[in-house]
Amino acid sequence: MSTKPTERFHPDRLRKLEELEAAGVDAYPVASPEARRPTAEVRAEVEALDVPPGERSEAEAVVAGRVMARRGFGKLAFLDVEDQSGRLQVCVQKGAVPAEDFALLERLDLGDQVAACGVLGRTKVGEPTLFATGFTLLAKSLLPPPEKFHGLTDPELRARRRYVDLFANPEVREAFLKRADLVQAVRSTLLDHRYVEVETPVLHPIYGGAFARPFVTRHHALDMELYLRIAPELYLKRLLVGGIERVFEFARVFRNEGLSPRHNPEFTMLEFYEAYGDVRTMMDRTEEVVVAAADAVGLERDSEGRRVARFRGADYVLEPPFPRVRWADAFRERVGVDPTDRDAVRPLLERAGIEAAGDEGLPWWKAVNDLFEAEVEPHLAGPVFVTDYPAAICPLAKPTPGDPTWAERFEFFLGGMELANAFSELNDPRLQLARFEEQVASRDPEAPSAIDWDYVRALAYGMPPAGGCGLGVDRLAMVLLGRDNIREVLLFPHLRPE
RNA sequence: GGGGGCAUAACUCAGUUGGUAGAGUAGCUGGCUUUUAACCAGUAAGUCGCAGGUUCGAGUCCUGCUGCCCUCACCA
Repeated sequence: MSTKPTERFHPDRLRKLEELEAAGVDAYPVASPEARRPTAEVRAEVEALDVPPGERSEAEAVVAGRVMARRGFGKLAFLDVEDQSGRLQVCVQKGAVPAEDFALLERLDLGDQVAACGVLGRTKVGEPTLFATGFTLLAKSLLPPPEKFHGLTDPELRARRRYVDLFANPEVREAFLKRADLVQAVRSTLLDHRYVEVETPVLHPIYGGAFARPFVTRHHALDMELYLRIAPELYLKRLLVGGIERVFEFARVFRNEGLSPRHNPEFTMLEFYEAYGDVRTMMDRTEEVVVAAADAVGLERDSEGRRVARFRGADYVLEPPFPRVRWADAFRERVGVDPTDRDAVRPLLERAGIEAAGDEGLPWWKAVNDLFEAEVEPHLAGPVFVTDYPAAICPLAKPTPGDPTWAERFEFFLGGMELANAFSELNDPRLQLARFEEQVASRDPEAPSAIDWDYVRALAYGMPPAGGCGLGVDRLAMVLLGRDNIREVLLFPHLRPE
């Protein structure tokens, strides 16, 4: 916390608190919420009562919330009381409330939590209002809220003090509530398909399921290093072996890499697996999940009734089926040569400054894929499924039947970002072991440091053919909520220590 | 890590060619029984991010540092 004394506790507010307590007021009482109703509900009731301006009904209500604005007139004050549902004006009049309740106004500050009971009506100008017959303090605020018109705008402060951002900027609260709706809609979609939601370990003895540098931690009692998971994939597929046929997890994963408007060291990945399905099943599911998420956040529609996401100044139409293009075709169209034509590709790698180690296997295809990412991906606005990736860079995917150069995989692009990645899951334990050995031999710091023998053993017991998909929930929320920066969809994004 | 930008009151922001630090909101004092960015009068509030330098004089110019934002690199 800042060393500025005024930031610890505001002196004027502290003084008022002490004066209140000297007068016998409990500034932090225990609440008894039975009768309390959301302000939006009470406001709606006033509308329904059809009270003329300047009149009061006989209906009574109790509300509670934070004082967001105050307009005082000596013997009368209007307070805007805000709770999660919205705002309601409360009118506190001398004589209408007990004298000690009215006296609270003198030591009331913006930001204080209060409760009021009274009768419902409208003021002369028609504003729905609770005319208080009782008024109490629920919690004294010792720091001033941000300026009431502009709110809190500094992006760092907004993220550091999200609790302030949330109450001072209604559209921020709205965005995070919509994100919650989005997650719930995705969950419902999978549950409707008889998927089972599970939780798998976050601490992994061997990291795998993705290429990424891990965070390392230490278990003292076992005297061993553990890694925070970079993906839940290998555990979820063990469950397929165990006979849980449709399984998903909203997995917080951790990648020890740089921060950017699209990257946070910890983020939420939805992974879902379906036995007796394949990569095409996953395309159907992905379309369904994206549409459900879009509807959950109330995505706008164009004149033809199509769902349209506005993101970074561009429009994205989200109506299945989403376009699909083969990786090799996208490569050929953009780069001008066939990706399997080594002699044609090699000079292009050199020109792009990509080091092409060897001329086959993982290192070669990783280099070619680097070229794909540099030349092709920036043009993949989406929504689009890119399919049939080089098998060498897909160690967990099943090769295309009859053509082992390619793998049964797609990546889904939307808003210029990679949003999802799916395979027909590799279930041949011999081939899986060979792929692991190739990865470990590559000595790539992002590749696993050791072979996950237990995973190979699980496959050896027989894993049903299956489709699997990993989807970046934060990025989906970015596109659907029109937020440019991943920080805007994370309640508490990673920040340097204050 | 490279490049560019920003840092002034609790909050949102001005600050001219280098010449005594400004406004609105919030606060404080007083007034007001129908306002809703309430209003009226008065008042207090700043180590101009930090450290150096140039200068008679620096919020302003220069250098370094710190933090943040954008961008490139990185990130399957």
